[in-house]
Amino acid sequence: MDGATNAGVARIVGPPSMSKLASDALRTMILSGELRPGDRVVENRLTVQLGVSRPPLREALKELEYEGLVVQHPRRGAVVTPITQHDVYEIVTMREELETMAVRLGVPVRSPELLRPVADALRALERAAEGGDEAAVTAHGFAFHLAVVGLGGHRRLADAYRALALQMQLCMGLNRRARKDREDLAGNAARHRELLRVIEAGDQDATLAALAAHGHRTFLAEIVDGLGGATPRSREWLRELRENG
Amino acid sequence: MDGATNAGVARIVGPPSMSKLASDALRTMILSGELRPGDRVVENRLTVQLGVSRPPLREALKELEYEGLVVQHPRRGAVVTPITQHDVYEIVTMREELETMAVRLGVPVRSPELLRPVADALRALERAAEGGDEAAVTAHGFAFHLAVVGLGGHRRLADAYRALALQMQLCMGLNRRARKDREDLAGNAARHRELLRVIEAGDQDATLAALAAHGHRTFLAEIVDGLGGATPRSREWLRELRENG
DNA sequence: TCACGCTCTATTGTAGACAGTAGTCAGATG
DNA sequence: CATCTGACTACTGTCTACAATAGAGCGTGA
Repeated sequence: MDGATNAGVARIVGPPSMSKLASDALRTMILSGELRPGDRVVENRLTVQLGVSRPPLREALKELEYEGLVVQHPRRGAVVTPITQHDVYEIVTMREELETMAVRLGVPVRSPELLRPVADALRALERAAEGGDEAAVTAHGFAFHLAVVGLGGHRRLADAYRALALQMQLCMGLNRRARKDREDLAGNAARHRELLRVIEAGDQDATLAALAAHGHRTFLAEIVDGLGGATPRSREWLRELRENG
Repeated sequence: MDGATNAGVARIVGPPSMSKLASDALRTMILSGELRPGDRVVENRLTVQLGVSRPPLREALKELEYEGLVVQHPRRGAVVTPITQHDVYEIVTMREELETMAVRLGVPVRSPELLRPVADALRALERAAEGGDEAAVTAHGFAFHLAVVGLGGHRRLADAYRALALQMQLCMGLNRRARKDREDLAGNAARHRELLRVIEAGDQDATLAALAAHGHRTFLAEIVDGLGGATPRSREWLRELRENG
């Protein structure tokens, strides 16, 4: 989804590019929970912490802003995106919409080798599940879904999906402690394997159904309770979610 | 869709922020056709042209990159996004998808005053149509659709839609000369008025139908013919489009 | 005691300069 | 004559330094 497709030139050894290093480091800090939503992100502090100068750091911040992980207030600095209930509503609904669109576009998959990224992600996920590495399972789970979306052959769609997936991970970091789906690691892997199976079978409807069932609805309820920023819309959505799920 | 919603603080008089000035100027240059797809965007040249220094210009470029108007190759500079046939396919399909989602969310409109931005855009469009200002009609047309999408009350959706609308305008700049829908200015305004009417009536299905009929299918055919970069997917899409339209 | 204004500090926005890399063209060699 | 190698040029990536702004804290006056 990134530089590998640049003008058809496969860059094996890319220039490390301080900006990219900084943005990757920052992203990791945020998704790992080292920086929590609402925390201020002060430029000078991070420059000494990451060992880069301010210009590349500012570029990194701008990149994360477009990924939705930080927000920048004009003259008051940057903050890790504070997540409201309405934000969760937006992230989840749009993510579902895009994933659905991708499946409609891509699921009777055109050539079998396109499935390799999906299969690779699944293997990594299963390995992580066996090893009991919860964080890795989450990460590979997102990679799996991203790969599925990639089947649509729609770059803009995949990019938008990726940003939403990142924000979703940000949300999940909120209740890492409170989360108790640890027992579900094996089940998680199994659900993903089933998903790959129906995709391989070329059954679009079954894929959509599996995605709908496999959504993060269970964990959503836990997250949302601890959040403010509800809107009529988000409340309505949450109510429907609880009734139907 | 922008700073006006920042933390609930309405910034009346914003700091001009060289970056924003630069990005606005650049956007205008690109959408007006002064810079055409494929043109290199050299930083030093623009700094003297716009009168800003390189850091803010680089921020502006990054902003435009996330809007999809320029692409940056790692150590080789930026170019105005070259539009391929597949790009048009992506832009149009995703735009339709997002607009549909927004209408599903927003169209039995919750409170009448939400329609004001839509009505304002329509008035501006009609004025421009009467004046025969073709460019203004196009711009206000996009503003109208953006306002319609805003009815969904879904910020992330609206942001994504805005980026796609910009890219759409970039495409339209491609065949400004060849375009001969000038006679359609009044009809254009009429279609938008009809759209507002069904929205006001709260008829979701009629709104969706009006949007589907009102799409830019006619002009798309003209654009696409001059483009390379076709893919199996884009070819298929185009064929269906021509059969059904 | 409270409200208002001022100063001061922390932090961001911007500028200019330097270094390193990619692309290009000329020259030499087979 | 073709091809490879070398230096050159232009551009980007990065850094340090300066200017300007917003927020906090304190002092003064009513």
